[in-house]
Amino acid sequence: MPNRNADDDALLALSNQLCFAVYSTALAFNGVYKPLLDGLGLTYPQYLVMLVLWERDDVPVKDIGQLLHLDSGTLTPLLKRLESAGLVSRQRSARDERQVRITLTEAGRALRERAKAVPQGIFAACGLSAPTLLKLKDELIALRDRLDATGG
Amino acid sequence: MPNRNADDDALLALSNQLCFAVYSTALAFNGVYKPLLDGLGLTYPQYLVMLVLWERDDVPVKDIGQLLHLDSGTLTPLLKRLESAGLVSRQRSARDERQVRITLTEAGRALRERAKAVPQGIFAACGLSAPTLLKLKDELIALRDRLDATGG
DNA sequence: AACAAATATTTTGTAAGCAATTTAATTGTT
DNA sequence: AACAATTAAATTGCTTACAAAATATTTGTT
Repeated sequence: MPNRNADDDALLALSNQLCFAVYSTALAFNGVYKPLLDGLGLTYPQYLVMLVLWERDDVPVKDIGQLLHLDSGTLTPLLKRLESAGLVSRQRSARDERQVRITLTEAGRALRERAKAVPQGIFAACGLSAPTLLKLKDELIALRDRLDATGG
Repeated sequence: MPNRNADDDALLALSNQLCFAVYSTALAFNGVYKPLLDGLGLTYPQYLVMLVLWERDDVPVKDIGQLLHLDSGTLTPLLKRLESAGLVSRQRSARDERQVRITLTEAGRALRERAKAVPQGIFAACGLSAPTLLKLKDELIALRDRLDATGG
């Protein structure tokens, strides 16, 4: 039996609390994005995929997965929904038929203009100065990468 | 048309990036918790409910929802799963029959001992000092509460 | 060329998460 | 007491998220 005292327990409880803070902040962010994205007909993960495509078009599913930390089991149905919405097209690569490459349709490209209003609403809702925001982001990314190195 | 320059856009993109940082860190945390919780037969949200009950038993669904920022549409099926697992019991309050109160079973109380190993694994995976961890947690909670004030 | 190993995506099954609706019980008002 | 308004849970429908298995293609080895 490891000898653990009250201080140890309090310390350990802290990591539980940090995780819950991240978890509930993610839910809260979703609550702010939702009304902004509803008008575009997008969910938040779909918006993330569109952000990727607006930066670099004609991307294999695998690359989207690496950028967003999502696997194909999540992306395949999501991309099919974007396809039925007329925003992207999915086609097997001729070079390597294992790959499916995602390209924007005209409607997908056009949506970018309407999506430009989204970050303004988010920035306002955060109520943080740019430096604070930047620092928090960097700390989270560093933490995430450590967690990924352990867990996935 | 608002006149927006490149600096504005970069600033606004930052809030998008902060949200993605939170989102992907939540996924990464889940990846670390999963192998630790698998042995207990719990998912992360189920673990959160058990943490609540280990602190204070005999809690209405509504209170659990407020503490965890989850609604009844999420909690009702989750609690039913905990009930079928034999960890909790659900019963209508006699005083107010609209309420369902959740109490731990003997097995639910017993699970607490085995769950004590979980936070150690999380703390190690975070790789952060206690003060850093505490500060990050507090900043996230503050951000979350601002977001909730806007969105939900 | 034959065939094993690796790779990319899809499919299946389970569990969140939330909006909107429904049901039932309680509270408030007249 | 009658009845509207509120409240607590449950239900329905849709969209993530991921593990595990299946399918198809490519690469590596002999």
